[in-house]
Amino acid sequence: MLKLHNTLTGTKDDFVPLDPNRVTLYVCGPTVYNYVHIGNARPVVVFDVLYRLLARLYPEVVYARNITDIDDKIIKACAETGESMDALTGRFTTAFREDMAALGTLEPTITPLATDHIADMIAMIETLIAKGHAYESQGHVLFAVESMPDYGKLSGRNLEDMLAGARVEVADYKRHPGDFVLWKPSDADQPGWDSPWGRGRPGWHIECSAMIHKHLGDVIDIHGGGQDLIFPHHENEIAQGCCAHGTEYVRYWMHNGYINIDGEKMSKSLGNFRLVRELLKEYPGEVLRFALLSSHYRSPLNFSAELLEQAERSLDSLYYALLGRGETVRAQADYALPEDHPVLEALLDDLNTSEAISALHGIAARLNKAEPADKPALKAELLAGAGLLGLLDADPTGWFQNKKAGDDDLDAATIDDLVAQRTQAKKDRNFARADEIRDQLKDAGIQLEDTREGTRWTRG
RNA sequence: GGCGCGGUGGCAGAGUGGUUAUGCAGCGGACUGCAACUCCGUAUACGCCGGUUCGAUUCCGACCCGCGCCUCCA
Repeated sequence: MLKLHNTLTGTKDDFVPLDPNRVTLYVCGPTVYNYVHIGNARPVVVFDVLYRLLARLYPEVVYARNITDIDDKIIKACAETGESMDALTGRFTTAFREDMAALGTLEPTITPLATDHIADMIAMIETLIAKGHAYESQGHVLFAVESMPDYGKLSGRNLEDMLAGARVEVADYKRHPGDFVLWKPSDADQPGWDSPWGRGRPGWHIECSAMIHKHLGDVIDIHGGGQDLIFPHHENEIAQGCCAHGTEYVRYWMHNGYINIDGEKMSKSLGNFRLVRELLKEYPGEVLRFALLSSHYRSPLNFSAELLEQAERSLDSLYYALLGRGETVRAQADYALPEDHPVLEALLDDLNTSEAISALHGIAARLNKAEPADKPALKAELLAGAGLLGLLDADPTGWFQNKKAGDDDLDAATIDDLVAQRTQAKKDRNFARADEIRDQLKDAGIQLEDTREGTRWTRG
């Protein structure tokens, strides 16, 4: 039984899909006005693990992750670079896909673009107006929060509490200060679409509700995103989705914790972010992925060089187990992870990735000391368990030889040649020469290991 | 002011009303020409104060500290 922490109930609940033959998952994707930082990558990786898990448990999983390609931050970025909106959003959408692929994430089933769904948003806004939940005012269309009795149920706040906060934008076109924009007018130099309320553009929240309705249905099973989306974004999505279609909209809400730098939240607005693109120049994507999965998804994760070094060493030890001690072991081909496997059970418990990784180390330890006859099954078990987490997909030899390769490093042929010279020196019992070569390679960042089937080398 | 989260060994980080988390780093040993890898063994822990209990790191209460949200945000 899969258990998921549901923000709506505040508890870890049994996951029971609406339709066990077709599970629906929606995750808020990026606003494409910049390269994404590692904090943006966390939900993508976390929900990638959930997607892999659901795919194992149910016959069909429909996973949608949007691209927000119309937004005031995008308009601002275009003004700064002089690019057209299409060019800018296209460029960063491609970069996002590349970065996420480097982190070993699977493509969602559907990747809807906001600008492809303007008509759906307009239709939804019209429904909200018709049902008395929204109103037009000075070219804007606003959602009337007072029209929804349980507004605030996701974030656990009520309208009075919110007004006590200092940052509510009080605008004269709002009936209630908590009302939020569904549609706003565009100036002549701003991108806009014709609508019943004049030329304008959608508010932030409506795209997700409209795209969920179009692609996944009136009610979906799981909606995920970062904690900072709980309010206002997801609260307002609930308001739109529930009021427009008279349904519960989303059955399980999941939110990942933040990534911190020196104990402070990483965010674009604080400026303390690390771009995935930059990190990928220093670390293999799998190291970043492993680091993101090393703690529970709802806990804050302090991001540091130490974290990444530890992630890399942990991965090394798992890959060492796959590599073996020089012998060639082929993973058992027909292996299937049993239902009560520790890796699976850890993930079923609200995606306990730390415990799942711990279980992987347990398999690796058994593999390391297994009799040759038992190794194919254990190797298959390790690969299958890691596969649920999207890990250990690389060729083990390639992992060690390529992970830190830079342009000015020794190439493989040179290394192989030096290794051959050292092997000959060892054969001649000229250990001084052998050690000299080993030291020379060590200075170049290459470690040697003598196995019973010859010397192998690793980089980094 | 309102709402919420957290404090675990040198570091990272799970979990549990009683008995090993796990990884990295450390220490001792085996293996090795010497190493590396691996294996065997080993030390270091649950913020503070009360309460419940035979027993609390775990449950309850207070306190201290840190963090987040309160209409830009993953």
